[in-house]
Amino acid sequence: MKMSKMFVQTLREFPSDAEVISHKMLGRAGFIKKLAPGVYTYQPLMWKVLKKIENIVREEMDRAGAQELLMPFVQPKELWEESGRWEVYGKELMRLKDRHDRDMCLGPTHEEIITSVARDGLKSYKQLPVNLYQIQSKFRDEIRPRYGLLRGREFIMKDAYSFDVDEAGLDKEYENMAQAYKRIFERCGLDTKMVQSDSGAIGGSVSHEFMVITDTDAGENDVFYCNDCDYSANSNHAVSNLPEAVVDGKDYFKETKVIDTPNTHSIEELSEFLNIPSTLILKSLVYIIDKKPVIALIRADKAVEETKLMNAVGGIDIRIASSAEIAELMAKHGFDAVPGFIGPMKGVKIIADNTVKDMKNFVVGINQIDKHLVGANLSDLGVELNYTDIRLVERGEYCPQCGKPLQVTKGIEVGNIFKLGTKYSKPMNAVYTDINGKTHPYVMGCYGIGISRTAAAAVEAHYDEHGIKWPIAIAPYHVIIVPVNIKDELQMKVANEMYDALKSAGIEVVLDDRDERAGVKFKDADLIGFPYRVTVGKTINEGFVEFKVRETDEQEKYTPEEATEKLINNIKAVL
RNA sequence: CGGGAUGUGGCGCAGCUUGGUAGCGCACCUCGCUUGGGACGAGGGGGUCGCACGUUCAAAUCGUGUCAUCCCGACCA
Repeated sequence: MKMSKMFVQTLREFPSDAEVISHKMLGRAGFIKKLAPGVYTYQPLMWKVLKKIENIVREEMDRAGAQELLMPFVQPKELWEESGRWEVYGKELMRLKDRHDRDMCLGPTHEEIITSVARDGLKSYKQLPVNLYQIQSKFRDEIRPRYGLLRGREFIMKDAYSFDVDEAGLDKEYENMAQAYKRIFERCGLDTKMVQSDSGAIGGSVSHEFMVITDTDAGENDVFYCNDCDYSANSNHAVSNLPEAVVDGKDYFKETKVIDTPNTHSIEELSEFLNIPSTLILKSLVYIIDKKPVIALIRADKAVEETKLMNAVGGIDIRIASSAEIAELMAKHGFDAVPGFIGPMKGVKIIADNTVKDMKNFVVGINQIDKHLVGANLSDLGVELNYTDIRLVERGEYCPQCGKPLQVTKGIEVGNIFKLGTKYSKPMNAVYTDINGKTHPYVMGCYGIGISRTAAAAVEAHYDEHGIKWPIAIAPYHVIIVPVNIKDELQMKVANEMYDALKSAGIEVVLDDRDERAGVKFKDADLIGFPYRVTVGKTINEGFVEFKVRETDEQEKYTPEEATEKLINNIKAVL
């Protein structure tokens, strides 16, 4: 490729709307162009990167025994009604109508479609197991797209779905995919951590995410992990052992009684007012889960993990209740409390965290303004409690497996694997016939990789102040040859010879034949992130070219022949 | 959905307070000069100032509305 003809516009400045490194770099270096919020054009350089990631994914998926297909992007409502998700998916599902006024949607994921494809094609146990995958654009109408390709609305995803006769088969395929994923990200030049995670709106029981660990702001997930054993989990799923805490307030409260606690609207104010540790307060939070109020109870020094709470009631949408909603709830049950004085009440769904179980002689709100019950015990609450884990793990807590301190870091989720079980096959009546002629729903798994997000994560992990440092395996080109002065015949002759030699050896090479000053060419080469740069300048008069490694900044002189050979060897070794 | 801000050529911005018919840097075209880390000089092309309505002799500028974009929040009582 000749640089003078390459379709790319590098900018002097970072795009003004970019916040994170990958967005800034990809925008400035001319890889992406925004068309609408969360919707980007992949310019030729970007598309080359994406195709490389796709091909690595393809090779490893095929090697793992999966088969590629391509399903429709626009999907009919009927299938989504079969699974029940047309009602529950929410606004992220981009809905539209065709000219006949039929409801359609843009595919945010393809469980419904693949399940319908499978049930038409997989009738017998003899055909199983099967793993089908596709690489395609997805559309999710995110509340707030941001961070460029890291959280776009339209993005490229590889999604795979496995079909087995039983759980044992699924377990095997799950492990098979986990191994394939490790190879994929390794080949892409990314360090990833496989962490336990919540299975979210996709549903199912067990799931893991593959996280690129990053110290940049772009990591949207908190990952807790243990240095002493193999425990690691997304914060939405992490569990922990707690340090010792005061949970019995007998030294503070001799009797059980209602006392005045004026203006204690927060746990902090209340614990200060009563002069007690917050571990002696039972915190009551009102959430709206799938439009219904739920009261969450937890020891007041700890926070609720909303995903866990949502799962505890089997919901798919959760948010904290507004003041108005709380007022409405109070009125309905004959109370008038405001936040700060809320407590458990009859007639409302209550979920209690495990931390509540051991509390004795504690303080709790009783739905009356400026009053709390002190020296209370669980039997005083007047409601039956079921305990579960809805607590957010925090820094300073201990590993649930080995008891050592947990570490926390930020991570970018680039892949995930789920055990779906029969969540979709059952309601959609997707069954096979076993050896005895009986039918059973398939036992399914699903496995996703964000292709475009992986590319952005690679930038987050590999850059410096001058630009991107693409890992060789996914770099748009391997080498750029920079003749310093294109009017110098010798320089151009050598540059052209190397260019031809590298090209015929299968190396992807760019010749910067623009009539620009050397500085401009160097800046662009760094910004775009070519793994190798060969400069043909004055030193060619002594027979040498300059060879520079983007990743390490190493710089050496070689004859053109040596440089060519070294490039071919280095690059072939990685591919 | 709430709060804040911003819409002026491909990109980054000024002009708006105090209305007079649009400007700067980068990018682009031509010529010259230059060629090892984003040179310089001269000339040139490109914009219904987000959109609509209004005020006015006159609106990028003032008013009303609207659309769009960005940021923060949607957080623990």
